[in-house]
This record gives sequence, structure tokens and C-alpha cells, in this order.
Amino acid sequence: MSIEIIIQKAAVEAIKSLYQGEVNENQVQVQNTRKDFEGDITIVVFPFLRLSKKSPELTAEELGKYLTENVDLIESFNVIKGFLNLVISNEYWLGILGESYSNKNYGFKTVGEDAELVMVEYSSPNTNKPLHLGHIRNNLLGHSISEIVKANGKKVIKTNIVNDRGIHICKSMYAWQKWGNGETPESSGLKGDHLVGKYYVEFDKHYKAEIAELVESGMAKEEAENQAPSIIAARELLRKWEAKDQETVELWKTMNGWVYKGFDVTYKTLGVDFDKIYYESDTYLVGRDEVLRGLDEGIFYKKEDNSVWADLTGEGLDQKILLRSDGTSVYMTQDIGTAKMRFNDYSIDKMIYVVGNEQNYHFQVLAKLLDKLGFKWGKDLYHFSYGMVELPSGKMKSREGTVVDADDLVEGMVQVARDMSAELGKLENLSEEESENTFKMIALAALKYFILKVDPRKNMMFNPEESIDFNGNTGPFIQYTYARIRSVLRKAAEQNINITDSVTVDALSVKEKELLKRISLFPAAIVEAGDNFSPALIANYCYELVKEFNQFYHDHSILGETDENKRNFRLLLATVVSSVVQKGMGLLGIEMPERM
RNA sequence: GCUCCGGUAGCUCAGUUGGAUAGAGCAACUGCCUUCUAAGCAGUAGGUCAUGGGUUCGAAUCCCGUCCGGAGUACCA
Repeated sequence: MSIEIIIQKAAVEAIKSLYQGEVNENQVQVQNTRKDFEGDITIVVFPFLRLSKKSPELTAEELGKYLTENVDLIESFNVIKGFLNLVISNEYWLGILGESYSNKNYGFKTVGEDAELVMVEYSSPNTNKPLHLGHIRNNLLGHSISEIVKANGKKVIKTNIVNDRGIHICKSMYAWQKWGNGETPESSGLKGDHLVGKYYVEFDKHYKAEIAELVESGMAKEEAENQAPSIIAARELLRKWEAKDQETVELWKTMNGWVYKGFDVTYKTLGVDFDKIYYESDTYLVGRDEVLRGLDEGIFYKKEDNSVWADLTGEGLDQKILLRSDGTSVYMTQDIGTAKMRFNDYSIDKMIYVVGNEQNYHFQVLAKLLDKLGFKWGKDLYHFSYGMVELPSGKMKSREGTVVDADDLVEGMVQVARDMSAELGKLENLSEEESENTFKMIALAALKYFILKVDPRKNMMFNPEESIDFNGNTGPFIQYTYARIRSVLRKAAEQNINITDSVTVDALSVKEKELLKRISLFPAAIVEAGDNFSPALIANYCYELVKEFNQFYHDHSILGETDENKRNFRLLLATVVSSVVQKGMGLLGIEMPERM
């Protein structure tokens, strides 16, 4: 039971006994005492004035007196205006520390056999171009939220739906056929996804030129966009693909294969993975069948041009197309099929889609459609909607070349880590392999933390001109503090100092107590991050803990402490802090180096 | 037009179910490496929380209006 709840319950009793009044536990506003006041936990007494019929000060005095007398772990109190500051006993805080040290799960719940099954969809790339910064945000959020849900005791299946078919890949295929001269990843030395992306750009270049030419010769722009030879050729490829033309399917397989190889490298670098991958080419037909079933059952309707629609005007939404007039699937059709396949494959209790907020409307509609089709789980799907990554120049657009490529970004940051480390004279006695490993760890920590520390729902700004920071509120700062703690613990071990979990210290410094308070809040942070789908909460928690530790570290000697009890206590504290930070950062997919 | 989201320091972001004097980092300026790692610590400066009203003991937070920005809006994914 957390300290807040203990205090809340006690306060409810106190109000009953003092004023014969009933209050709900939630009405007891408990918060951490601000640093500039004495005390640990503060109760706001304003809500009780109508019961006490006394001034805020007097009410707080009476409540404080009652609580101090009746609750063991409350040692003393002071009152400032309507705020009752309670001082919690050292024994309580030390108990937290001893328990954390011996128990070691730090608020992580174990996943039982009958735990709720949560499927998390994230990443979901198109196969016509490499991953960029927007995808990185998606991947990191998806992976992190999976870890957080797991830590809250749920079974998680991470899934990826790959958009492997459609006009986009046909554009790359056509351009490669026409201008590729048989180029392959091997012959060009390019990563597969980059090679295919190159031909996507190539397509667009020619396509644009053709449109310009047609417009020049007097054609309307819209018509030109439909009549340009390149787009006609790409559409023809799509038709051939849908008709299972062997040569086309072979090319499609080959080029997608290149892309998957490339993606695998990027995923591995980012440290994300999946338990199950779905491909649109497998699910779109299932979706089409579902839509046709809906049509038979009168849930959907058909227009004269043979297109199939859902009427959602009754639900406050619009009409939505589900099958084009030529009978082919749209995005929504595919998502219906994918959902059906997933629920057939697994007994999913909750489905989470990690998809950008530009698709809020799409998921609103999807939930309604699945519900209409009779899937119980339809309306329970959760769209984890995150904000866009913006550049100073505005939105990222692949065609305009304003994207920040994922691989380039990571490589650039590893280089910065290398340079900085050399400049600071770090890691000089490590082998090249070990230091390279550490540079990667640091670079990825900087990138991941930079992205995950901001509220996922908000758009975020990334300035490619200024490289991501390694100082201040950053991943490397947290790693650095961790590495220093580990270094102290190594030295303690070298000196044969044993750490025991029996703590006997009678006076705690302000900083020590502050650290203990923060440690005690970690389990609550995990729950909160899970409830709010917010890795940012964990990131900020870790930063504050580590910042606090750095200050502590600065003015408290650990190994130099001569009082053995105190030294033991501080070593214990350092151990627990490092474990909590490691666990917390683990939830963000950030590894902690032993040295840096 | 309509719907949704956002606006906090020069910049990037925090800000607990409404609570005390608004919090970090970056950038700027001052100090601190003979002491467990200076990717650090201590400090200075920087705010009409877009704006106008309302609710109340109390509002960055809740409600209404206005302005600005972003996204979506029936055969792209």
C-alpha cells in the first residue's frame, strides 16, 4: 500500500472522529510536500472546512494532531494556511529501501498464465521507401508501450502490419524496370530499402516532368496527373499484380525482399522487434470478404457505380467508401481484414493501434465498422494516437526530400558520441569493440530519450541543424549517472565491502530522504504510464531521480564515509537507484552502460 | 465551412484528480577538477502560462467567446 493511500484512509477516519463527517478517500487531497517546506506529505484541508466549520488553520491543526497521535508512521506536522504538512518517520522510508533491495521487482508485475492479452500494432511501414524520423517515433513508442504494458502484468503480442501492396510499390517497381539497369543492393552497395526508395523518388521525378510536359501542351493538370505515361504504367503493374501475373509477382517479391532486409537492419539498430508480422497482401482479401458479407447482410450498401459504402451519418460521422467501383480494396478494407485475422489467431482482450494522429478519424470509423460487422471487440480497440514530428521547415515530405532518414540519423549520432567521447578522454582503456558498443548505446539513448520524453500526443519539433543533445535532460546524462554509480559499486566490491539490507541510520539528510521518496514512487509511475500510455512519464521520472542522485552524490561521500552503517545505507541507496533507473530506462528500450 | 488537437522563458519541453512563490534542459553570463567519472555540481538572468470573460476559498489546469498554428474531412495509405 502506498503512502498516499495510507494517509488518505487515516484522514477519512480522522474526519469521522473529529467532525462526525463522512468523506470519500478521493476527496482527501494528498500531495508531495513542496521542497521549501518541512514535511513529506501534504493534505489540503479546504475541502473539510464545511464539516469542521472552523478556519483552515485550526482544522489543519486538529487534523494534524489527530493523525500524529493515531498513525505510527506520522511523526510530526506543521501547518501553513490550509496546508497540513506531515513528516513521515525515517523507519518508513528505510523500510521502502530495504524492501526494494531484497524484493528486486521494483513495481514490475509478473505476467501470469491467465493474464489479459494485449496486442500492440506498431511500425506498419510501406515497402516503397526507407524508414524516417516519423517512423522512429512510432517504433519507439510502440516498443516502449509494449514494455510498459508488460510491466503492468499483461501478456503482450507485438505486431506489425506491412503495407506491401498497392500503387506505391508499383511505382518503385516500374521505375526500377525502366531506369534501373538491373541494379541490386549487392551491385550498388545500397541498403535494400534505400535502393527501392531511390526508385520511388526516380519515379516521382519522371512523373512530375511528364505532367509538366502535358500541361505545357494544353492539358488540364488533373487530367495530366491521370494520363502521364508513368502513372499509367504503374497502374498497369498493379493490375497485373492483382491478376497474379508471374513476372510481376516475382519482381514484387524481389524488391520487397530487399526492403525487408533493409528494415530488419534498422529495426535491429533501434532495438525493436515483433512477435507476429502481418502483410496487407494476405489480409486485404479477407477484408474484402468481410465487406461483401456486410453488404449481403444489409449493413453496407452499393452505389450505381458498384462502389460499396457504409453510412455512418447516424453515428455522427460521414459515408465511408469500403470498396472502389472497380471492386478493389481501400485502406479501411484492409484494416477490417487484418483485425479479423488477428482475432482469429489470438484470443485478444485488448487491441492497441500505435498510429499517428492524422488517422484519428480512420480509427473512429474502423471501431464503428467492426462493431457493425458484429465483432464484439470492435468498439474496444484503442488508437494510441501520437503527434507528428515537425521540422523547422514544416512537415516531413518524402517526395520533397525533407525527410530525416532513420539510418542516417542514427549513424550521425553514433559519430557524435565517438567524437565527444574522444574529446572528453573517456573509454580509453576499453577495447575498440567495447567502446563501439558503448557509443551505439549512448547515441541510441540520446535519440530514444529525446523522442520518448515528450508527451506522445503532442507534435514535436526536431531541428536537423542542431544535433540532439548529450548534456542536460538527456538519455546520456542518465546513463552517465548510472555508470558512475556502477563504478562506485565496483570499487566497493573490490574493497570487499558487503552490502546488507538491514539499515540502521537514525538521521537522514534532506537529499537522502528525497531520494527515498522518489524510489517509493516508482511502482506508481509504472502504473500511471500504463494507464496513460505515456513513456514520457517514465522518462521524466528517471531524469528527476537521477538529477536528485547527482546532487546527493556531489555532497555525500559514499566510499569515503567512515561510519559503517551510513556507508552501508548509501551503498544500498546507490544500488537501488541504479536498479530503478535501469528498469525504468529499460521500459524505454534504453540500455545502460557499465562505463562511459 | 465543419470536426478534432494544440498555444507555458529566446529555443525544446515538464507541470499530478484545480492547491502554496510557475519547473527543467539548451543557448547567455559567474564560479568549481590534488577529493567515489566535470557527459557533472553550484549560481545569475530570463514568464501578462495566446487573449477576453466566467465558475471558487484558490485556475496554466474546468466552462464560454476570440485570435494564431496543426491535422482530418467520401474511391491515397
